[in-house]
Amino acid sequence: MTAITASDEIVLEQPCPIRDVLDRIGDQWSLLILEALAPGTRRFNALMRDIGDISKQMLSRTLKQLEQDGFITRTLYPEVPPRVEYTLTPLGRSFLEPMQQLVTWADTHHRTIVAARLRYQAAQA
Amino acid sequence: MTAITASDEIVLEQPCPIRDVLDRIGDQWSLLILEALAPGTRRFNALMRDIGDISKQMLSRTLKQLEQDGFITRTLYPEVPPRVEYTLTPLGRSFLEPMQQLVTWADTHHRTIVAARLRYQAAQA
DNA sequence: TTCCAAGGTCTACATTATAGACCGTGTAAA
DNA sequence: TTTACACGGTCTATAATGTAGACCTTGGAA
Repeated sequence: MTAITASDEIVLEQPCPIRDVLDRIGDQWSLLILEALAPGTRRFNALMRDIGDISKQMLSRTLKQLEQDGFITRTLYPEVPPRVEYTLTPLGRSFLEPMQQLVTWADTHHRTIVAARLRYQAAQA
Repeated sequence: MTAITASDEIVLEQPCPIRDVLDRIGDQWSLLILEALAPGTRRFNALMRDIGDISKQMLSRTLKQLEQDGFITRTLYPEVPPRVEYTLTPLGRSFLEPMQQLVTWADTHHRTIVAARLRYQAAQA
């Protein structure tokens, strides 16, 4: 990809719908943020604390993308200091269901995966 | 993260099982590769073609990680030119189910997301 | 007068991905 | 005979991306 893109350009659509969606939510942080918003509305710094090791820039950028794609809404209360709340939209909530399946799978098979890593490591030695 | 790691070191386990699993399959390529393997066994270059825009290095590296975590097996046939086949393990196949939910969701809501992008873009202007 | 909060942005640096050359081996075409 | 190609990679230089942390704003409290 050598495409020259303006920093905030929105790529409207990719040929493959699955790629189009997975490219966005299949990154380092999106799923984690959506999961953090599952219990309800959260503020910026609260999300920072929830997730723990995300940088401000990535949280900001990823939230912007999720807003762009209609997963979440951003509400700014013009107070001082400012308050900004992020909430899942109906689309975002609807995504929770397949995601929950994924999380459940992860939880169920976690031990199997760790065991596989051990086996692999042993086989290399 | 300033941890010094040998290039092929295996991180055996992270504190949070969900993070542990999502950090691996929630990258640019893993889901796409697993999807490409869903119909059945595939060879290296076939996967390259299926996915289209993955680099050799990333395909190689991601396959290695998926093998490590027990999602796929790698079988080398000592012919010339060499033949290497990648196949989903039972664990990998079991992952297909929640992933299929995700893919179905993506397919279903794709148009809604594109519409959201358009709205967002209009709102910025 | 100085400090802090929240929610960011900006910049310098570190990490990671990409493109593409290169490798080895055997078969086939020129 | 030399050359070309296939496959499944690895290696290297460069480009893209992520991180840490300084900085910004504005009003209230110490």
